Amino acid sequence: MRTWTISELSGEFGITPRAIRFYEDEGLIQPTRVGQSRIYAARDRARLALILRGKRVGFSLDEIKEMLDLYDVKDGQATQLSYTIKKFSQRISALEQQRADIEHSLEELRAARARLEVLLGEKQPHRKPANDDGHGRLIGFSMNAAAQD
Amino acid sequence: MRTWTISELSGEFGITPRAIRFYEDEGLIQPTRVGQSRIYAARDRARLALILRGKRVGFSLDEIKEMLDLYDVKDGQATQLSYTIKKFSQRISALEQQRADIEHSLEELRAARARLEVLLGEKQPHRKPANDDGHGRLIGFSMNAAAQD
DNA sequence: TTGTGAGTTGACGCTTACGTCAACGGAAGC
DNA sequence: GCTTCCGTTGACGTAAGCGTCAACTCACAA
Repeated sequence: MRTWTISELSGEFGITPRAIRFYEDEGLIQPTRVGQSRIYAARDRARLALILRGKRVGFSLDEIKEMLDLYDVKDGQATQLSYTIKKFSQRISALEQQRADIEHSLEELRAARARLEVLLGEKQPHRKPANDDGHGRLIGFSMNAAAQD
Repeated sequence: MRTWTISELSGEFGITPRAIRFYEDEGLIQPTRVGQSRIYAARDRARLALILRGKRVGFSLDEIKEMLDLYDVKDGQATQLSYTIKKFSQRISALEQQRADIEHSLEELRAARARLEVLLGEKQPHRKPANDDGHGRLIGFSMNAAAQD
């Protein structure tokens, strides 16, 4: 079974060894040791990938640790199980909310970009001026951004 | 045209006045003053909504400020315009990546939850034990999480 | 034997995004 | 005139997530 060194993993994932050690300090991974050097198994590598993705979607290291721990539940009582299920459901809801936020943001950014491209197209070929008095705001803030989200 | 006080906005958006003042210090909003008190117009309120949504999708305040400034582009040169368009495109790509991350995470969380619910269903009615030796890991980390994302 | 390169453990530093006082300023009600 | 709000400006404190040394170990090649 293949293993990895800390610099191999830091190279592969584009992070520093310091960061990887920090995740260990915080209890998110537990590599084995050979002498004093850390050795990472496939499980550790997979956890690292989960950590980084968790970070990309905005979870804190504490939250990620909790989720990783939840994955490790073995012979829990029924109460433990339903707690775990509840926690997962909460994370799912949070992510769904976030996905909605992202879609709203994408819409706005795309609309703004489209308008800018129109402006650029008008300026590029023959210097035909845009319908812009040079003072007004290009894009007003409509209230839809402030609407209940 | 309606205006708001700082406590009205902090109440509406569920943040503290301190946070709102902080955004002002950082140049993200510029409310007018009456005496020494801040008065917020619809534009400021809309900006605040954008700020909060930006935060929810993981942008830093600096990034949000840059985007808000880009929205305010007026009579830029063509070069300025294409720079702005480029910036917007970058944000759009980043958000699309993030949405993909979120969808992966959602899949995994839902799958994990489903398995837990099966376990719970087996324990609940008649104490029929799950196919768990009590020592093994409930959910192994397969390598798909580490695959190129 | 002496580097050289990769790894390790502290320990302190730094940035972001505010929280938390303290001290003060007007307006409003009694 | 006094209190009670609501607001203000510093100023310092804090948590998260590492960055950045310094000082050391160990294996291995020259």
